[in-house]
Amino acid sequence: MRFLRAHAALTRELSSRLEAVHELTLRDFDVLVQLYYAEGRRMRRIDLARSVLLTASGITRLLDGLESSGLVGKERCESDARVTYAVLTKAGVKKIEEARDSHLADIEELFGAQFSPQERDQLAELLGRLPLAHTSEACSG
Amino acid sequence: MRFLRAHAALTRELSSRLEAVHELTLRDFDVLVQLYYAEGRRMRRIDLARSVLLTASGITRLLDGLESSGLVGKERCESDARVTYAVLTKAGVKKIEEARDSHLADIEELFGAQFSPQERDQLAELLGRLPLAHTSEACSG
DNA sequence: CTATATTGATTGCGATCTCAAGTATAGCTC
DNA sequence: GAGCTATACTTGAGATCGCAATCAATATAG
Repeated sequence: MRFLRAHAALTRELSSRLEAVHELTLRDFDVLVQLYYAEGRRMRRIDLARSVLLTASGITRLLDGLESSGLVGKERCESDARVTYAVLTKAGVKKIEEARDSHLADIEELFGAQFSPQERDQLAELLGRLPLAHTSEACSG
Repeated sequence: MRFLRAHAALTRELSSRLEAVHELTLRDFDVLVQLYYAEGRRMRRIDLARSVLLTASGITRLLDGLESSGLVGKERCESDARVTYAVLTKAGVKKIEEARDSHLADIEELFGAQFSPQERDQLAELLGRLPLAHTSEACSG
């Protein structure tokens, strides 16, 4: 129960702040961060989907938005014509570097401030035990 | 990060199991449980909405579904003509008593099994510290 | 080398949920 | 008791997301 409630309240607040200031959804941000820390700032769309726990169709639509905002671009794969890469554009890099600080501050305020450093570690460890279903653990959280 | 991922994976799996066996969403179940433990198995719709962190319109639509399935009924309030109560029907009580065991077993398997009793308490305590925004704490988790 | 299965990606459809607007009732102030 | 504000609820419009179907390209089997 607490888990569900905490998630609902937290994500709603975080997402609405992020949207108000940077016009990004929490998920948009999540996707941009994945790309930001990826090798060459690009990922196969399917891997991106798995790393943020979206379906393939979900990532297509989310990236549609980020592409039309110019934050992400497409790129063909030489060795496998099925795959397309999502690549962070210059504007995308800029965007995330702008948004990062305020978002981290929001997280700190709403989440981190409730816990001591030790408690954070413990919480992270406990949550990390939960099964992430069928997904590859591409998460660099 | 872990919090978001854990939530996404967990709720997806729990909800899909619940739907497969009992034709209930995780949220449906949540609402039914709130009613089940409420005084007279009825609640004002607005209080119900707040207790499960939905908006007023969200609860209207969710209850539409539960009403047409015959699990929940409407009832007028004598003292205030604005309010409507959501009341668990006989079928609703039966439904939740049927679904409860398998759902708790699912939770146990996917969530509880990862933790010792002490760790559960600690996790509950830590999560309980998170601010639930503007909501009244009607949660009897 | 051909048939079949698998994988990456997109699209139509339906479900869920929020926001904004609208209606009706209640309470408060003068 | 007239007017103003707040509350409970509903509805229309729009966003997001999953599922199933589909297509194209690749991998595997015989």
